[in-house]
Amino acid sequence: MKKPVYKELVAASSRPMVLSILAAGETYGYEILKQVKRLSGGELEWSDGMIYPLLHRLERDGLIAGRWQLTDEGRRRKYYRLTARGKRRLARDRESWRTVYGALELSWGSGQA
Amino acid sequence: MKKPVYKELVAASSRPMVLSILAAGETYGYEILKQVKRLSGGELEWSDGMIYPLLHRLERDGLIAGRWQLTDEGRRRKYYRLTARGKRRLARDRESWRTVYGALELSWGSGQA
DNA sequence: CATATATACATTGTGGTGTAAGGTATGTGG
DNA sequence: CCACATACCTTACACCACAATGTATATATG
Repeated sequence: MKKPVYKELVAASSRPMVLSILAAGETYGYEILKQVKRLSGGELEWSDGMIYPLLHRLERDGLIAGRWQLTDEGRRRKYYRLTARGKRRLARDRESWRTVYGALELSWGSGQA
Repeated sequence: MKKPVYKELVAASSRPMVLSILAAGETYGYEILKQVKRLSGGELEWSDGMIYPLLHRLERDGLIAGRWQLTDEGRRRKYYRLTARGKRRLARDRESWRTVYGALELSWGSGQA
């Protein structure tokens, strides 16, 4: 079993990850957890203790908007969609990530080629 | 003036950045601040309020080792070098970054090509 | 029928970390 | 003189993932 990704990196990636998943279409918390796992080839496994507070913060900040929905089986789900503000934030986050990852790759290269 | 990189991303990148800079050779806190700025093309500007506690933590955890040195001008500096443990941690951090950045790029791609 | 597992949401307590702000001290240039 | 760069450090504050715990329903298993 591989060592899990350290939590500061999870914290840094959580918002852009959720925003870009929602950019592909409406979905809900539990499904996002599984989608993150798929996107990372099983290496990233977010806890449900972080996804729901995160979704609440993103909604509070107006980056996403949620609506409750009942499934045929009688289960309740809260579906979220990306807002216009969320799209702008996602674009900024991508820029930040490119900047930082670019600087890291530069420093890695000089370290041992 | 561009918006600064959000702090969770700074937090996630600080350790691997410092470790890989030290992988290139011994250096000290104030110089690391300027090196980070150079590596990012001026976009990343770390505060000195985060670099010194960070260096202390890394030293406490045995990832780096420091020694005091006096310059010719009479200024004191604390030079740090990477330890064997620090090298291993750096390798792990790089793996984590590749995993997370790879997942982000995947989600960005599916979002809007 | 009882139990376990998956689905689907949520909250609380704890520890770690950047930021803003402030502090100490020396050398250099106007 | 005064401002700035150099070079280190600390404290108060807010934020956030994680572990643990809780609620509830549907499905599969023995």
